[in-house]
Amino acid sequence: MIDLRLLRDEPDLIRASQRARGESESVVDDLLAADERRRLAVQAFETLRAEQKQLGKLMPKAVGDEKAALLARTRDLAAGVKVAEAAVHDADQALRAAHLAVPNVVAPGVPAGGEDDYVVLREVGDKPDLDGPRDHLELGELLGAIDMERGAKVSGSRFPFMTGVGALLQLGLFQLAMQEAVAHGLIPVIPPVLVKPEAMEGTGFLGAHASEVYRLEADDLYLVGTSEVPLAAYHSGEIIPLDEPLRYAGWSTCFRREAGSYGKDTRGIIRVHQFDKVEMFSFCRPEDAAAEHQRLLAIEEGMLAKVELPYRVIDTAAGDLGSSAARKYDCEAWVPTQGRYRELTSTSNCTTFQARRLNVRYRDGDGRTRTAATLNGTLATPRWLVAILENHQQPDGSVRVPKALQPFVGRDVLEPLR
RNA sequence: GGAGACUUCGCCUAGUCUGGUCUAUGGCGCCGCACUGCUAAUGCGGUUGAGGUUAACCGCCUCUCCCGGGUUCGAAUCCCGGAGUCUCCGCCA
Repeated sequence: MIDLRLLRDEPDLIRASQRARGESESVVDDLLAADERRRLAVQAFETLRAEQKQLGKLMPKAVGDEKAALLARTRDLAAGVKVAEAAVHDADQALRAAHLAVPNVVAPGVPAGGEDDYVVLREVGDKPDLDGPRDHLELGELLGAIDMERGAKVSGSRFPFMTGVGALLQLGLFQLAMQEAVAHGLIPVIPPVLVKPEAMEGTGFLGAHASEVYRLEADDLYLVGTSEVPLAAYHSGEIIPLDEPLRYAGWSTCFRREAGSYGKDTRGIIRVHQFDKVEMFSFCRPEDAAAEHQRLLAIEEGMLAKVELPYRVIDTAAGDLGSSAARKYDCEAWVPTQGRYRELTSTSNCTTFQARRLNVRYRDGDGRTRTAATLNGTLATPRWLVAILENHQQPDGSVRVPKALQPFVGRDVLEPLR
């Protein structure tokens, strides 16, 4: 949710942000109107309520006719208060709905436009010179690392079994990611992957992403699509110390229905219903958020360097930002058989947007409580295996394990077990 | 799955049976001031959070006793639903 004070003071800023995203400006005016209506309703209710309380104080001492008259008046008042209270309730709901409809304010400097209007910040590393490279699935099957067919038999499409050296490689990658995270001062976390509706809604995933989410009807719980959800909700409703940013690294399984992606990335493990992910998550003061964003990006790039992948960094255009994000950087690794870069990491600065909904605050130097800023960023997913397999493949179908990964994988070359 | 106890303004706690004087008691902690030439001790004052009014402040008002409803002129207190914590029973890969 955006800051209502900012909206009142500078509505044009929000309108400009909506234009940059290519989204409707009318939601801004709807929100302004809803805010105005709510304040009027609140004032009407409070006036009546104050009068009711005044009269209520006289009640215990009143006797006889005086008491009867008082009772008659307060009875009327009570009815009026009830009506006014209901009006406030309705106005609150309307305000909340209008509030949720407005995405975060785009940060200054974000390129305007849609998906293809990103700006490439840099390209790093050398693309491998491969003669007739095999794609990750062919390599995965050759190595006994990925079993899509049996996954489909047991669970359906987009549910791979990771097997043999594939399982070892994934575990090694994740272990490296967690060690890197700890080295950078992040607190490792293994969160629950089933969460209550509040956590899901608080992180904004029941809005545009609702159809992407698995839900357990019998228990009214949701399967998270990223550990961002439990990590963000971790401090919900709390006032936390933020003299230093609070940083976490969550390792969790993620579940996505991939409802809108039929026919997209159907081959291999690029896009699956269930995968593990190491996700970084920071809480910090709003004024530190931009620096924290760079920090998360730097950790991601450090990790990409450790696994020796060629990649580029893009500054995502406004129209391609999630509704919570004010700015987003993606690291995309080179995928030889696709001849293009594919997203491996994504780090978003959500400023106070997410924390306002989740009510995460800190105490400022002057003793006042303020809404925190939140940021998130990817540190490892199975999609990284796609890039690692393809970029480090050898002519014989084996795969070189990057040096930094070797201790965690337990070997320097991937070959079929046995 | 069943039964019971509990949840109060940072922490602990009084109040709930018997609705109004609860503008929620006391202790601890924290902040400020005074005093003692340091520290400590002592005294005084302050200390939940949110919203509205205001250019802002002061002040005033409203809401907030786990959450949501209800009863009532009036709810921390009574009723219903939910969440969480603990205890016991049952079941269990």
